[in-house]
Amino acid sequence: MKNGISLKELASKLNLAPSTVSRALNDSYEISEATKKKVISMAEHLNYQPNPFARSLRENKSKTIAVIIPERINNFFAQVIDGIESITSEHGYHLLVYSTHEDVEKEKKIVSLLQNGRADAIVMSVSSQTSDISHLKNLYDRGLPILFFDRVCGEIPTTKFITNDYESAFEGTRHLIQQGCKRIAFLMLSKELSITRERYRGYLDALKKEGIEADSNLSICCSHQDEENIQLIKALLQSSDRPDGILASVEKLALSTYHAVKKNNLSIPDDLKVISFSNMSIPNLLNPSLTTITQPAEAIGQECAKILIKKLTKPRQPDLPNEVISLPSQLTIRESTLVR
Amino acid sequence: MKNGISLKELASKLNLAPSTVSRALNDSYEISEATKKKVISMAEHLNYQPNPFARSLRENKSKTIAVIIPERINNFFAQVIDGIESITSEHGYHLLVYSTHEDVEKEKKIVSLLQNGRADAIVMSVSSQTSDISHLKNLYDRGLPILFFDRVCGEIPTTKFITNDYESAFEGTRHLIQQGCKRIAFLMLSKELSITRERYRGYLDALKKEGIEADSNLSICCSHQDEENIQLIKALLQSSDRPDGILASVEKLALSTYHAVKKNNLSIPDDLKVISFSNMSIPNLLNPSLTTITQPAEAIGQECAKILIKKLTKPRQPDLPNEVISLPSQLTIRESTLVR
DNA sequence: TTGTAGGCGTTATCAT
DNA sequence: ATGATAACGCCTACAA
Repeated sequence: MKNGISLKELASKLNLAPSTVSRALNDSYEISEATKKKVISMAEHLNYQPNPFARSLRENKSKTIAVIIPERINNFFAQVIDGIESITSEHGYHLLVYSTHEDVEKEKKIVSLLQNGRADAIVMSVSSQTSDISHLKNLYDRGLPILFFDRVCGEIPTTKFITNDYESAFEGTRHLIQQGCKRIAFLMLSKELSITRERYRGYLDALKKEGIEADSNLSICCSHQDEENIQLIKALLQSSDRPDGILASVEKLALSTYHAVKKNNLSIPDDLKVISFSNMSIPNLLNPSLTTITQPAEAIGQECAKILIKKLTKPRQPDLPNEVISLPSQLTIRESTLVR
Repeated sequence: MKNGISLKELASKLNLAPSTVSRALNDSYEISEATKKKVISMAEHLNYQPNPFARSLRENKSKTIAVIIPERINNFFAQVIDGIESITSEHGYHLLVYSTHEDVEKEKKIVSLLQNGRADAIVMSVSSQTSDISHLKNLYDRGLPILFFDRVCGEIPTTKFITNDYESAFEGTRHLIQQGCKRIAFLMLSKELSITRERYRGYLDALKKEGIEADSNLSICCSHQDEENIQLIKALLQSSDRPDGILASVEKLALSTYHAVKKNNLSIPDDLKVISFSNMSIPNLLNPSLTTITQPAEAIGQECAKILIKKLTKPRQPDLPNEVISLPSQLTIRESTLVR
């Protein structure tokens, strides 16, 4: 395929030096209004498009941001990316999007592909398998701006955007207790994840505060195989001292719970109340409708992007500060936790 | 941020000429095994990473594919991208992902950003607003390989991947009729879309074949504002000659139907049977579970990617052939269309 | 088999 | 205000 016209060609059409044309197009101050106009109109006429790679090579920046997420088929991550894009596209940045599929090895490969300057920065949420973080440290040490959201990596001193995981889990658990639950199970994806730890803390503290003893048999570590999880939860619900409430730290585990309950001939909320962190679009079309803790996903994406754009576009910005910024989630009570 | 070491630096560490090092790393035949090994081991030791922009500039290809979709918060598109990525990543390609948010103007902007070679090819599904296609024609005329999936653009002579829209809609409609529906409504996003036209044809032909007269009042063109659609469908369901069956050509319209039904105190499937094209992960957790026509989304993505990779990696490939390739959808009957 | 040199398309520096 | 030149990092004729 033939790319468009080059700066040099454009210059020769105008009988000008390439540098002059460049200045005109880049709105330099050392250029006459007259030639600037001439150049711009000719550039438009010939539909001149600067070659991004020549520019990247010259300026050592790519105008590209890499986004790494654990999975695409997940509204939360899709919303975050929408949020990021809404800001970055305004500033002429492009988004390379990678999914790790919850696989650390894939994550490492992706990260290593980004060591060569292809992206000016990285926004990511780590995979549930990620415990060794040397690959991320590596990137950080090279000076590439990294920014975490949701599933953050505490060991890397950079900016992280999360929701109020602890408080939300605390409130969610308290809500279950207020609805009469005595034995509340906590479903998690992986013990390594930052969100697991914080949400679990909130869960434990709520139990404690309400004088309920935590039962370690009710802390369930699931896999990312839905079928396995359904079996696991089904077994849990068949045990003699089965839980009467469930806090799912991620959406898919709530859905697996619904499936497991169906197979067990139990009833939500009569036999089991369920609350979940979830950004699904139709919690109210489930049967019963699902009580959710919804993260401000799009806002998280936007905030990530804003801070990044500032860092990337303003001259001599300091490194991204090592801080955790929390945007509050929203608890919406629906039928799955109601007494009837 | 400091990028890694350059080829030139690597060469000087080895007391070799840059060209020699380049040859060693690119596995040229005109190089001795000995130096090749030396170079490679040193390159690994120093973690040499070629600068992608220098390479792109030199070779006039970016190793990047742009994917343009109408929305991210949609399992179908997420699955397609997963499918694309599964193939392209194996070949060292990166994915720039753009969402038009169903907005032609955004689509035009995105497309114009891709005129400068930033991507080696485009895989896209057009926005529901797209009727003027000059921006796409433009791209095509520049010789940039474009490939459409799902919502294709017939006017552009290139390869398109779709599902068997006509047949699926035909079967879906017939299924509704077999379940006793006499007045079946067809919900669409936009009359312009290729998928709308094909699915509508299938719907009409099924009616005809079963001897049911089509009623133009039952062809409902919705917007992409969920709330509006719910109102629209609610009104439809309140009319005296309301439909007793609905074929939703896209998932979100089935969901709006569920919402509308809830507000109307009607019952699915007793008062209204619903079938929908949908790739949602939990059709069986809806109340009632939703009868779906599910597209082979991931396979579509993979096929797109395969044909593209072939085109991009093999020397002097012909243009992408002007053909429509159809992968069959799957009809899964659930409660929303059952007689009880 | 290895080295030298030129150019991909920009932009910044220096000279005019 | 404009032009000439060099450089970003890589690859590939061409020369040795």
